[in-house]
Amino acid sequence: MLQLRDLPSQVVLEKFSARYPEADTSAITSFLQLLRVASDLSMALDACLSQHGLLQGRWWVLILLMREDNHMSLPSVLAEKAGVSRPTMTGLIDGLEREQLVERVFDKDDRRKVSIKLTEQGQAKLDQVMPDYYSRLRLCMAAVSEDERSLLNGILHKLDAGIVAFDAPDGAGL
Amino acid sequence: MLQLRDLPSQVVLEKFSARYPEADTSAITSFLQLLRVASDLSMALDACLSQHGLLQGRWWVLILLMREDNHMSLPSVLAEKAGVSRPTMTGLIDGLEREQLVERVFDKDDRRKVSIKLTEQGQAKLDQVMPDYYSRLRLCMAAVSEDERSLLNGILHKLDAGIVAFDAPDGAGL
DNA sequence: TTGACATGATTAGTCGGCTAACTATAATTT
DNA sequence: AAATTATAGTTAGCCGACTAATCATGTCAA
Repeated sequence: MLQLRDLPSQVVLEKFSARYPEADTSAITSFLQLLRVASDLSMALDACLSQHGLLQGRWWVLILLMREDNHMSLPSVLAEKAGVSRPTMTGLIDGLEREQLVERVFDKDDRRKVSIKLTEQGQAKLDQVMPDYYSRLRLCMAAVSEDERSLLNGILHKLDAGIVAFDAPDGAGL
Repeated sequence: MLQLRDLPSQVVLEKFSARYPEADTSAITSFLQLLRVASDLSMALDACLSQHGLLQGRWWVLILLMREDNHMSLPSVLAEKAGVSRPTMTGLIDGLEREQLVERVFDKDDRRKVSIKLTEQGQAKLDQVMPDYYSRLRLCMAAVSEDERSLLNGILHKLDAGIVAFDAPDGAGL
């Protein structure tokens, strides 16, 4: 994602908004800072996971499986929930199966389907990773109060709703 | 980046925090929502830029050049400011030069150096893209008040400061 | 029942990012 | 002055994501 190190200074913002009157400087600042902090958080998460030999994609698969009562799901469902394409999910499952963290269980009734099952070792891996991840996240967020978290969620929700406007400005038929 | 579609439900959060007492459910919720909204925004930005035949990386290079008074900079400086590796910057410049949006200017004094210069066509491209981008962003952020933007910036700043804790929990010598 | 379509997973091939290694040039040290 | 080290940019090769196409299987309708 975006990992622009060099956010625009006040001088730069003025220079650009002089040339482009559409510019909303406080919107630009918040937008860029949001993307940058999110990118930094994502990289910190990567660093944490890599200490356990995991990447985000594979980690999410393990978590999604653990969420299920029977610790099983289908590749297509996992792809949907993880927000990756189905071929990508095939690759993630290949890697996890190689490390014996999940296993493929072939469906007797519909031979097109393959259930993915979290193994004992997969659960053990999560039991290593999750406490570490949760501890770090707790520390990282410690300075943000509960009120601020609620406020943040509300703002993020508004932004989320605003994305449709980003995709299609003024509702133009683009 | 993270584009998890399926954020944890209340039930899932309780299930996980029962097994992992380190979990701070409100921290988890805010963290995941932040990453997801940022990812969605980044994809919306990609969609906007692609309508102008650009990708984020190349677009940033054009912007960074426009920020300079003489519309010039060095590949290594651009890489630093854009937050990509130098080989990646070489590739970005290759592409932009192919489309004649920038040009390489070889340094007479230090023959190792190559200045990258925004061309007229590069400026023209920005003059197409930036008003569109700024208009969309303005709409997207319209529902977020100035006060909320300030608040958001403050929270993001705290989060940014907290990332060091994510990298090295309790200051352990990891 | 069989031909057309739908569905689930995978393979093939592309793309943009990265690290490590390389070339050329400059600066520094002895 | 020569040898060493540092710096700037690039090349080579890898990795994880994607799309498009493929294979196998199941479903539905004529």
